Amino acid sequence: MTKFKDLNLSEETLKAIDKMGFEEATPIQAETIPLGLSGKDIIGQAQTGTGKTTAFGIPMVEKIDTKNDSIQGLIIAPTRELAIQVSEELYRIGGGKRARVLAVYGGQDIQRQIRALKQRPHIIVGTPGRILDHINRRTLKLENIQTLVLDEADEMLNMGFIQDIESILSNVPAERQTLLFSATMPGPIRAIAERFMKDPEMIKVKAKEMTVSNIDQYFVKVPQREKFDVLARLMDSHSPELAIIFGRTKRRVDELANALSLRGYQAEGIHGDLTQAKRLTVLNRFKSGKIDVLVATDVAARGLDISGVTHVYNYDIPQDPESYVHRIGRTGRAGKEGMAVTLVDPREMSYLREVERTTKKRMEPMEAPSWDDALVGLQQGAVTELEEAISKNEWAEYRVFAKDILDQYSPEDVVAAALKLITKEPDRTPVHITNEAALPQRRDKFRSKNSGGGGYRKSSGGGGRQGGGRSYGNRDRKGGSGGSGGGGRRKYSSN
DNA sequence: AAAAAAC
Repeated sequence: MTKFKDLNLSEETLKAIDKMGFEEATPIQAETIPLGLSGKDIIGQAQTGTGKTTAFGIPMVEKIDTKNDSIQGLIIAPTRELAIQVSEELYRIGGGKRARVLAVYGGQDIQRQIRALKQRPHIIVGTPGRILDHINRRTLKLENIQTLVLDEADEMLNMGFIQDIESILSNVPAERQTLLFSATMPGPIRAIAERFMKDPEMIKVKAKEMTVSNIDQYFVKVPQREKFDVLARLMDSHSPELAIIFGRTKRRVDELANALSLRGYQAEGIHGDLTQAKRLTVLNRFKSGKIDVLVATDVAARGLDISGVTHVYNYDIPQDPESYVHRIGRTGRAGKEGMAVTLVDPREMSYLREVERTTKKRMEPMEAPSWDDALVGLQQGAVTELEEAISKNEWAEYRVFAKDILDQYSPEDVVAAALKLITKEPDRTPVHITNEAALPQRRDKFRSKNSGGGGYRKSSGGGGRQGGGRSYGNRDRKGGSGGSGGGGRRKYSSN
């Protein structure tokens, strides 16, 4: 086991690391830090949670000359939240040396950022679009960059980002050290990466540590229209402490979050159409436990380090196998156990096998829980709640009542009644999630104009559900969760 | 085909 003490770091940085509570280096840190200090280019394959940010953050901070007022380190990240998270960690590492760190990302007042840039930061952490914006405004000068980091590079070098990255790189001196980190390392990405780097050293965290050994992976075969009920029953029977549900589109995430709230879950959605302020509030509410279900697009799939996520549910199987790896990596972090359940429509089974081939790990089939299973889960939740209340020991003043009751009834009956009282029974409010994920191979002729979901099924879908009618009767119009079918396509059909 | 990222 390597200790930070043995890595030839400066007093100031060691102190900062100690303050962060770190003593032993993780495998990726033990390998990356000495190489990074030596000035080599590095390609590192590791997910966040392996201590990747600290691995590149320490050598970067060590190389900063704080007497020099120019920007010497640049870190590029694929999402705004990730840029913020990374900048916070760099700030902590650089605290001892008083290195100035600034996050630069879209959705934030640019004048404010320009003022902050005038404070002469040493390290910039940012997203591609806004970094380019600043370069074009000449408010960000990169000619003194010595260390460049591409974080979550598989995403960064994806189509769409690649041009932005190239433009940014053309503004960074060729004489520099480049570090590239990525959770997955498909061949084409590797080839592109090497174009930007000089004789890079490969560092790979062992497969066992990198992937997902402490995450139990399951799939549930379920037709589209039953997905929502199955999801609710899964959550009822698992009673997750913190869960993330991934949906395929922004619309779908909105609908899911609304529908879950309607059924009494503490759930909120996050995706790229929300304002940056809203995105951060939702994330913070989830981190602080004010909500325990986060519904998200892939904006939250990568890199975000939220501790204590016990369950990841893929409402839709993700489009790219890589996305799957990232999504389920939000749980089972820091050595804890995690569970990932993917809902898969029978028509998508072959795609599921493809994902398995990529991850080289099988997902175990899981039966959809029945409503009775869900009830059992909720009953167990009630037992836990009661036990917690008992151990809190704040019920002394109720003992008088307890004596009276026990004079008349048996203890078993009393406890059973109390449990029944606090058990939240499964909510079967009918819900219809529209905007069904279109299967790739079906996107032809008739689908292109009048894309699926929407109009036709609304009435039959809501009312005709099994079990829907019991307590809420004919609520199908309102139960349809958030005025579906409107959205962007308001055109009158021409045929 | 979707999402992310600049106004």
